[in-house]
Amino acid sequence: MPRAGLTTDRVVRAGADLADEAGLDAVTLSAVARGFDVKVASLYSHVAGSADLREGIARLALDELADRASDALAGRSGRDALVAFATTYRDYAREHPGRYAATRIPVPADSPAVDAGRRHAALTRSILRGYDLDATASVHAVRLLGSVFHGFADLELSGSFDHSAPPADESWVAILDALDATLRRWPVSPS
Amino acid sequence: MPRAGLTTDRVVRAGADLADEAGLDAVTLSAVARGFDVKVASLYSHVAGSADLREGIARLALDELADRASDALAGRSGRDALVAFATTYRDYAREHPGRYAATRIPVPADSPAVDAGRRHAALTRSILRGYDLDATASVHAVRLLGSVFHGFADLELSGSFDHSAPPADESWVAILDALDATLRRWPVSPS
DNA sequence: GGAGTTGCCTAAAGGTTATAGGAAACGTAC
DNA sequence: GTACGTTTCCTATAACCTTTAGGCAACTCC
Repeated sequence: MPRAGLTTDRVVRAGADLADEAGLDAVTLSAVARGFDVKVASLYSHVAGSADLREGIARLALDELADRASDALAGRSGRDALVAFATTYRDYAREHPGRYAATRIPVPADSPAVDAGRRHAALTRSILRGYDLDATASVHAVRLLGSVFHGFADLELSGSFDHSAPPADESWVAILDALDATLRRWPVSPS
Repeated sequence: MPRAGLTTDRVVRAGADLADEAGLDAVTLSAVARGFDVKVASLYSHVAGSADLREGIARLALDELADRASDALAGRSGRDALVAFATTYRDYAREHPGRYAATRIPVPADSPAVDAGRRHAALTRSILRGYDLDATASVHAVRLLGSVFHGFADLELSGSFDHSAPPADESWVAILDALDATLRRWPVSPS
């Protein structure tokens, strides 16, 4: 009997594709094995189990997303960088909902996915170079940006914006304008 | 043999408690049945299955959260209302991580959980009465607030803020200040 | 207290995860 | 090209979770 040619990478990618098509919950070792026309036990040579597969998908997605964000940021600064970065996130989430969902599963502290997470933080920080923030304000701003990008993507994916006009695109532009203004005016003086 | 006294409500609440203690993934009918010292099949008289149980937890959490938010908003307006509402969300997420996670599971369009979702949107809109926004800007602002509250809670729960100073509390205050300023100045004029 | 309803049970079938151990395919060396 | 060692994939097995079907006992109501 010929070999199927499985590798860890191919198994993880198949899991990621399945997550995008059928949702992260549908990613089971059984389903992935069926996709390769292979028995379930065969996968255990390449991934340590169900949790390991998900962690692999999370890492793959974080890496892909960081690569895209890095490209988007090249040569841009200020508002341009903000919009390019944010839109990369949003587009990735819409294009790859399963992969994006995987980025939010908690991973053990020693996982390679943690490094990918740090890469994202560094990229977000680099946006702020176009604005005039001190170190403390930068951390707050990174957390604000992360919250907005992630929150918007998550709510949009779950359909929360589908039931009222105007379309999400318009809100997206308005929100990015507001964030740009906030960063330019930071720190904010209370009324 | 005496009866265990199960009801749909008690089963859903047990599931919600289990979600808070052990994570939403740990919420299985088997685990809930064990908690009641009852056979699994017995639960099917009270919930239609695993998905139905989760939907019930989602609805319970959305209702509880809307109740708290409604209390928090009573008698407040402007920045006070914004802070009270936002902090209610954040605190609920930290107090009940499993219930909070359940609020994000997609529910069918005919589910009672959809009504609870509408209640949340209405509450968020009521915050904006203290600011001077037109109808379109209000929708954008509701989406911005929802994104920030949800995104922050989600990132905080997943531990994203644990690995760098300053503590999340400080960022939370700074972010609410920024949101208040944004709402007061909306619409934002681009540079 | 008897009839009807409800609640919880046993039984059974199907799917997923995981481990152990074996056999065939592949790469390499001679 | 054949023999060796390694890797890949297999069969077999066991445990857990979900779901349905059908039955008996406990409650309720008259």
